[in-house]
Amino acid sequence: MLQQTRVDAVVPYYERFLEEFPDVHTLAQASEEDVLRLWSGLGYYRRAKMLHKAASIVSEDCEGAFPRSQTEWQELPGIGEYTSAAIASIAHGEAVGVVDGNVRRVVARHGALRLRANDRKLHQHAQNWMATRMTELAEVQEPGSLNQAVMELGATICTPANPNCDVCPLKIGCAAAGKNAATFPLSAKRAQEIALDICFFLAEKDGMFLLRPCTGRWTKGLWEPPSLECCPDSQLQDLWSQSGETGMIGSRLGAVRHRITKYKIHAHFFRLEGARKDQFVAPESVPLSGLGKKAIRAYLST
DNA sequence: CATCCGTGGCT
DNA sequence: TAGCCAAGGAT
Repeated sequence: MLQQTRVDAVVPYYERFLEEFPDVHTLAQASEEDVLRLWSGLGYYRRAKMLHKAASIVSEDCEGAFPRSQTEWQELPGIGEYTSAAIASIAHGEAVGVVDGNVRRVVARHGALRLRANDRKLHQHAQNWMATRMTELAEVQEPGSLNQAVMELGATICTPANPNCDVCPLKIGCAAAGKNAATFPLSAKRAQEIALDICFFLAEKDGMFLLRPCTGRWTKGLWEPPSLECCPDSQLQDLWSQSGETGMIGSRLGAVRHRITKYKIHAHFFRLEGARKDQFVAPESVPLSGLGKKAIRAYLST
């Protein structure tokens, strides 16, 4: 859950998740839909699918026995270089360094490395740096604590925008401390942005909404209200009817901005009247996409 | 190795 | 507001 996601955002999901799936066997036996429903709103839904798959592997193929080394952990789906190192060092005391965004930033500043945040060379530098620290501190018997200390330093003191060099335990020896620390690392190059307007249509009856499974490669398994790429409002009804849909497009319910990687989505919400009722489902009974959740919220708040 | 995946908080 | 980015991984 913590992959690319802040602790504050994770905690409530984590608690609900463990309440529902208290052990690996329970998670393995759950349906993917149930797992996704508890993940709905957290984002990066592939993580949930891969965690579910990993639970099946541990539960069924390994009879509930978890891996014991970074190498073994990394064989599980969704467990990559960072997560396997974090688990192996923190849970098993393996002397392997973790490299995440925090560590890369700390290392870039410490060496005043003029590299981009997503440059593989910076990642390599950070790995070497952590390996050296791990060797120097060999008498410290908790490799996980070293790893967590550097990540925590990046999260609380060596922060992206306003680093607090005055209180930093690494200011001695840091090439950027108190000078230009905030300019490291150089900002990542970003893909060309693409603006997209999407209209969502909300039909509701007795708390049930018209919701359908998403068909996109990345959103499969999630549900949303039906939508169209936007056109002028005056043509919406024609386009809707021509696509074989039933119902009349009604009043506008508002709009939200949503960013997914390079896509800047402007989502518009409309009421839909008189749609066929056979596809109406209770929104809490299916895993909603992020935009689907916002759409329902927009409807309920008007 | 570039690109894909979500969401929320901060500036 | 718009931009930036976060305890990444798979393809």
